[in-house]
Amino acid sequence: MGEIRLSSKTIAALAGVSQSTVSRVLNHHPNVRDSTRRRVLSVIESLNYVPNSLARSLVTGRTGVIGLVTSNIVNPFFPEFIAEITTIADQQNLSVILCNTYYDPLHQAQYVRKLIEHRVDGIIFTTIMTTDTAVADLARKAFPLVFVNRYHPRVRADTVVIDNYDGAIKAVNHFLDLGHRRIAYVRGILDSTTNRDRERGYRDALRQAGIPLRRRDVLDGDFTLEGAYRAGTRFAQIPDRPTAALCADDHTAFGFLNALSDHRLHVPEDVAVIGFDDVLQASFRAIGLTTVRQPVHEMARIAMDLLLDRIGGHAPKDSRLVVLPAELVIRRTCGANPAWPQGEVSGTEPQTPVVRRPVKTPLSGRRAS
Amino acid sequence: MGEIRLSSKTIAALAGVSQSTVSRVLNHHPNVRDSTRRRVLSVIESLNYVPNSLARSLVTGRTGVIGLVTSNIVNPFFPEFIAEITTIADQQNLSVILCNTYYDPLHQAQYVRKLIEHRVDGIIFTTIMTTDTAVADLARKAFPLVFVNRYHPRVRADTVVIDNYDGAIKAVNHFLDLGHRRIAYVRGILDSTTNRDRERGYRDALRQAGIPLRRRDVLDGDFTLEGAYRAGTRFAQIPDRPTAALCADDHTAFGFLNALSDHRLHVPEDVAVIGFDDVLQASFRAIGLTTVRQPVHEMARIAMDLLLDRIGGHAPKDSRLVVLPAELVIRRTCGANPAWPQGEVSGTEPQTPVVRRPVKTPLSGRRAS
DNA sequence: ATGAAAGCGCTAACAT
DNA sequence: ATGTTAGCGCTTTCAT
Repeated sequence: MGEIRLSSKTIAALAGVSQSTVSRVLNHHPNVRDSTRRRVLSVIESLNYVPNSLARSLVTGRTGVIGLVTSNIVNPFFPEFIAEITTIADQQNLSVILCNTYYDPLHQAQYVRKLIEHRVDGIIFTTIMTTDTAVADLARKAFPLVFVNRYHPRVRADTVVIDNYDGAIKAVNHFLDLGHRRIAYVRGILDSTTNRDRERGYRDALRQAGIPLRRRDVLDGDFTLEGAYRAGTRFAQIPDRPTAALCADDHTAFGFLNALSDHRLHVPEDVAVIGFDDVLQASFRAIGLTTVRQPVHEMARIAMDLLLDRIGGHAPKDSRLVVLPAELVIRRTCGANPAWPQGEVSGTEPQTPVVRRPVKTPLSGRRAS
Repeated sequence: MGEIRLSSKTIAALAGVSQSTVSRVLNHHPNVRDSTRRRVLSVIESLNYVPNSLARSLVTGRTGVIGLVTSNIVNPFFPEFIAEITTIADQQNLSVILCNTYYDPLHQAQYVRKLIEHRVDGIIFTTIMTTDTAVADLARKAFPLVFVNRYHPRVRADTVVIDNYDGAIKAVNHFLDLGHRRIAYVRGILDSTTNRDRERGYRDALRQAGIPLRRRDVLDGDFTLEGAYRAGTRFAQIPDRPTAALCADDHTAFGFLNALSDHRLHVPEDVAVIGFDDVLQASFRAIGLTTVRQPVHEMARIAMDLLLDRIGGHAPKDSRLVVLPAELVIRRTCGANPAWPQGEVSGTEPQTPVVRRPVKTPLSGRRAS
């Protein structure tokens, strides 16, 4: 569509009007006679002319593009989040440039730079490596940005997260209620508040229960299937191994479960497992992962609200922090849900529907644009 | 980074040179004295100046942005594909605008229009709704685009797919070898060559085996978990139901498996299941889905090669078609792999590694830019 | 209601 | 090696 080098000038010439009139028609200005508007539009149609948003942005200072920075799109949490973001962006007539950093600070810095080159209107970070200072620079300059899922310990900017600390406490308490006394934790990337808050909750919950923390029970992971698999292998080799394991996220839990399976450990009989996120796959009947839910759709919605507010200049000067409650979704891998059959691939009873009540936030109902 | 309204003009003034010299420094032109280069660079550094790619693109005619059109990013096939595309794009200094159509022709048309407004250098389509004519328009104008995973039946453009027809035949033959005589097919979106070719292979394989095709054994689906779940429910209610089911893709298989589980049908004892794609989750021990593999990474790589060739003008005038062989990966759900335990959640033996031999293509080794 | 002209921030001849 | 100039394709005053 749009022959090469086709500009509003050409349209203007063919319609017998000035370039500014074409611009007015394109931007739905009121002061255009109806007959001229129709004439211009017909020329546009017949030539399949599509205006050049680069030129427009150059003068308006807005591109209609936002950046979305993720760490590992293969982790199913991110696609679910991205799906919601792109849907909202679409409704707001925004385009989304996707940046996948693979947790690499260098990549992240390069991506951020590229986004700025493209003069995006704002950026959503679902991940931040704090060793890269580019993000801090942006925040200092009041560039519109929001943190989701993670935040930056030293950078103040609009943020939406769940109460990860409390989520971990709930998970560990659930294990304790079921009688577990040795509980492992499988870590994610250490330079992430997501992991930090969850790990802290895990430690505090154990402490509160008067259970001594054993070093070997905290296993290194990196939010990848492979890292989690290695953790599972190490776990299986602990002589008097724990009877339960809290994983830094669902993706980690999946890799961990694979390893347990390969080492002839049965779930939940030999080991109970809980994850974080509640991605789609957690509710697959063959998996039935007990997990601390992150309300992705809601988080995405709030994140976009925050960002659009910033972009529109409607936001307060101070940064806003939205913390959603953490909810434990009980399924098969903790052994506490009778609706999920134990030790079988196929279920014998339909899954109990998980109630997902909407959570009210200080932002609900607000909308930029 | 980069104070608001900061341009190369300002840099020039502060460095005591002309704007063109700044431009030369930025573009690594050879004809710049080393002392001036350093002077300019130091001003750039100290002000944290980032050039405006909109202005640059306006004159160069290149944006360094490509469009990536997917149908449903929640289907794990797409993230795996996107991950590879963004990685390569990154290496080539390209940015990626992501468009998720949800199989909606209207959305697709709007997205394409937006991509053109942004003057992207090229577009990769992993999905196409043929009822939308925007894509056909682009192809007619020799706009750089490539089809992956699906192609367009009436539009000629560079394409990379696996031999879906053959893949389906292999899958059905595998069922036949295992003694199955009633084999169902769970469809995807009908307006997709992916589904069409697979369904045709299914029908032809049955015909060749002299097995009559029963209408009720072909179940409607739509490449979503929900659609597949409904298909599974209908399947479970067929009085003398088939003993095997070929699903249009892995995502469909997962939804189908969930339904089977809820209807107390065991896999593979009661029903054998095969999918298409070989996404990460297919190899989860708790799932062990037998499937026809799509070499996503290779497909992404070739697709980018094709697109970069087009963008660079190095491509032949005729469109190129790359068809990769379809490979059946045998796991648990077909009941033919002794390494996968039957009827248990946890495996008792490590999975047999799946050999993934590289496939030679007419394009291997080529590279644009 | 419409046109003329300036300018957004850059690159690319063309000079010197 | 560097500066001058003319656009790229729009929007936006300012006239009329």
